[in-house]
Amino acid sequence: MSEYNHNSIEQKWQKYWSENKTYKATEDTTKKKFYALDMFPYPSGAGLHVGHPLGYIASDIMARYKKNKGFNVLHPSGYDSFGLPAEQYAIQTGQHPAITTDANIKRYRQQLDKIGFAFDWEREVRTSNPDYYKWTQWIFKQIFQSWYNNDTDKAEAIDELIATFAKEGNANVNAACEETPVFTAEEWNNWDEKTQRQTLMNYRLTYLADSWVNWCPELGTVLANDEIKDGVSERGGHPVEQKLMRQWSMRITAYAERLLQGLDKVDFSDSLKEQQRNWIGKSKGASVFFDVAGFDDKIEVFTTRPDTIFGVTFMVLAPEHDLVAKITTDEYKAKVAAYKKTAAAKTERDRQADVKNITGEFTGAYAIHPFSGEKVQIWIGDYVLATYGTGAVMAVPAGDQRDWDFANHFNIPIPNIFEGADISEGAYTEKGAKLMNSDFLNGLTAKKGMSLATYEIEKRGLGKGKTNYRLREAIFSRQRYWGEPFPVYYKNDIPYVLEDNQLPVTLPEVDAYLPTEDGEPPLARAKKEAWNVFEGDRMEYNTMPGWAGSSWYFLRYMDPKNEKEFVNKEKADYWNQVDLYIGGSEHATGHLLYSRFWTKFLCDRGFINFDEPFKKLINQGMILGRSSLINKISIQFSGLTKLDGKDEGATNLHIPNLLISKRKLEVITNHIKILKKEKNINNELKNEFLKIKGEMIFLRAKVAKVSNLKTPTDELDIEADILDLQTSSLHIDINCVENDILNIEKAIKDPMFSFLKGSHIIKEENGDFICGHEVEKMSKSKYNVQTPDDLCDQYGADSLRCYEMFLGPLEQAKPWDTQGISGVHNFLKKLWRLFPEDNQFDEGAPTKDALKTLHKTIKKVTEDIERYSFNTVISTCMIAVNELGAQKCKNKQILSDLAVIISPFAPHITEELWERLGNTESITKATWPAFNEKHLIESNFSYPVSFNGKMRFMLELPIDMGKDDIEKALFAHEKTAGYLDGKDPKKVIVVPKRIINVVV
RNA sequence: GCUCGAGUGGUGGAAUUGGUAGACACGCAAGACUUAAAAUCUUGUGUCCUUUGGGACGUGCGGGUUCAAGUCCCGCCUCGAGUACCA
Repeated sequence: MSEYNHNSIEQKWQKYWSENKTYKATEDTTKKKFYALDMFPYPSGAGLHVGHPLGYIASDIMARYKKNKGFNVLHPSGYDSFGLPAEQYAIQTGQHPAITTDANIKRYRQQLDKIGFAFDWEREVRTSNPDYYKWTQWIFKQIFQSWYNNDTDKAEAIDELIATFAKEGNANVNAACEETPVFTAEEWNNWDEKTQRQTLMNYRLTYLADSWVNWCPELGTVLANDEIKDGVSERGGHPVEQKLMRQWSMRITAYAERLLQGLDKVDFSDSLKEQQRNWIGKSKGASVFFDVAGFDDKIEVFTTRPDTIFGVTFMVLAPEHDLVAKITTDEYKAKVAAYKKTAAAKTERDRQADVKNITGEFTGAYAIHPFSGEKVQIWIGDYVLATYGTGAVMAVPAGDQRDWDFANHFNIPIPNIFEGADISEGAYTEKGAKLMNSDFLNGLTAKKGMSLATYEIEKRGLGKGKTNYRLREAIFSRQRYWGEPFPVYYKNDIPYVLEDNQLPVTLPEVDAYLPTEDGEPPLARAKKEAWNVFEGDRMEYNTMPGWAGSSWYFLRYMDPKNEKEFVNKEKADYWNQVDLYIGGSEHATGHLLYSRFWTKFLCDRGFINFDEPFKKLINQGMILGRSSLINKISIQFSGLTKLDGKDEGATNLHIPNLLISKRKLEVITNHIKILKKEKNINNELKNEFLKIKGEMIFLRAKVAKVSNLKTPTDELDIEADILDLQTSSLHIDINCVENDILNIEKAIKDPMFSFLKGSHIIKEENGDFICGHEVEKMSKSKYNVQTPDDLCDQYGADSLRCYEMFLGPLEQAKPWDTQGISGVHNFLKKLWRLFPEDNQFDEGAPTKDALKTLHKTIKKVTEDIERYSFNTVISTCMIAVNELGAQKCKNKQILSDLAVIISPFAPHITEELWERLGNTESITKATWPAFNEKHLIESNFSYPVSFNGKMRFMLELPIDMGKDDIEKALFAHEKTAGYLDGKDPKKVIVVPKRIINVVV
């Protein structure tokens, strides 16, 4: 036993764990369970950088800690292995995405294994594996065969609904569904199958319908709202446009209220809950019907301010609104049609960029104000969205800024309906003012006005109070190859689901991963024989979206090999909710909402007994890269004629490719600043500057091949000759830089940085070239990517694990700084040295000091782990190791407990030390040491003594001393008189075991 | 624009309930060991003033509450994240 050799130790124990199945989880109902889960990784081709494992390390620590605490721990991992990148690669190269995916998973697994995670790999799942997606298809089928009963507020079997229809029609059915005309039992029973099935589509929780979708031509597929960022596709950044397409959708809106309410039951961060609340976007108001003059049709609008209804001066419909074509008068037809066309051609991004540009057209038609009976103009405008509410608004320019802008732009009157409000410059959007010009609402403020208005609207049959959600149905079809096939076939254009025993429908082979010439999805290319199941006229050609497999994977880990069910219910009852879920906040509105939705559905239908998947969720912060930059300047001087005695005229000094070390650049910029501002020259700075300038002149002389220069700086007039200074910087590979010092020889070998050869370089006096730095996202193009592999080789997985935790709070974004890893590496080395080389531990009773160190460490580490404050745990352990080192503690009992405490963070080294302590079982089976307060009890307390709140000196007193005695001791102290300065103390505050404060 | 976070040494950060601001670590400086380097160890390290003793200032800025404020309250500034015609 000599030096701490992390490589051999880590290999040894990784092998041991895998051979002994140390992390295998079994259902042991005698123990309390703990389920720790990381967000499903997508195995990308780029592999892991140091930012990725951060969350895995945290959940791993928690899993190991809970195991030591006696819990039965489930800590699995797997791959969300369907997805766009592998398919895009397949399109480019013709290689089957399964092959790429497999290769990526292998690399991913190698990287993960190096870090020493306590995953039970026997439970691995892959969404692209037919054994897995069989059950994704099966769940789809359950959703298809369900409807949402608003009366019981849950999903129920569609068979029950069919029975109801056959018995009494749909009059008494209160469902979350499409607008469906009332029919009787008799009508239902007389309908043919197609009509019946079409009607059922209105009720099913997943249904086929024409809907406005985000179509991305570049990717050749539809995207969900959460897959679009800033109007372009999240993957690839391609434009997106609106298109009406026949698509599978999930009726997630049925669950809007429960998804909202459920947030109160889970422990997510406030910001994440807020994001979900915004996404669901609940708003209360009223729906009101406006008659259209000259037509039988009514326009339904949704408003959150029914109290402002007397301020309505016009209406605006979305360009896509059904009624537009019908009601537009001949006079305006051409203009309206043209407007509709341009609106439709706009991409989502154009539309967003155009917010300030007010556009619209008058239809020539009028609506009748339901209260006043007045005629109001009907316009169309693309600020009204077809997909929200009813696609129509009642415009109240006095009370809504967008309506005000629109009215102002098109010269529509803006009558005021608020007492004392100034609406000449903009709408009055607050709720404090009393209403006027509003008939029966006059004199009321918003709150009372809204309820009275709603009451009147309902009483007069003009509409009703309503709650609206921003959340839209989730489009579930993707026109791509690399995803789950639907368990669906078509007969006479009616979709049917397959029988359970026909599942899974596996992905058929195709000749290319592209759409067909008719624009059908890639699966349409598959020959009939290529399908493992083929029914009816054709199979469904769409595939499921990326979130299908990831919406329920946490359930499959509980029972990954079950061939009869997606999960055994007893196992699901035991493992239950995920106790700790860690992942990035980018999934706030996608994955997290969908998996909550599916969990609620599966619970409704009785397959599981809980309706929230994740009890506690932590978003790990991003690890940012620290880029190294080479400063490049372009500097111009004039007045160099004195340089070598020859008259060169007013020549400018300009040197191309001038690279300058950081400190030298600072000298120049400081000097210029001072010259500009203060005029009085700082001599020291000036001399430094002159030197640099001399260097530059020398370099220029080299360029100009003027060689007869000696010490040019002596002759220079420095004060007035700077014409221009421009600085820029170039990214340089962080592997060529150490402690901000550039290794030029190393960098020059990289073809990317060969420009260094032809550059002029100004170094520091000692010959170093110091780089600048910036903290930004890790990316290849910035040459700042750190892979965990290199660090594992150099410092070991234990160092990497500890360092990632030591960096700062888990949830906070923080810059990666490789220099710092030596600190935790030193800590592990010190820990190693604490254990005697000959393994001759002190078997006797531990010293008081050692016990004190140990127990205060147990206390703090336990508390900190429980509140996920892992960075402070590392600090605490460092202190413990430092103290025990100073005490020269070799006590077996102390060191054993210490090893256990550190083991969740640094599992390899502690396994080795544990073995050296004479244990034959893995340290993962050890018991977490118990805290005993008696070791921390002190007889004295060292009081900080403050005068007027300023700490002056320490005073050590017995811990049980009373306030009066403390005061006596205080005034007896020699220093007290000095601080009193002859005055009487006004007040003395004594907080036992905390502080003494004297007010003078 | 709105919503939610966050601003503490040269750097990452600590201070859990209002009670010694800067723990722990990096970096830097000096020293020991060494032919030398590495490794290791010791000491110092918020800023300014001071011969020592010590003093003044100090948690983005300005106020306030309190014996006592990084922490609580009011107003502002800056940065980050999310979101955006949602009627």
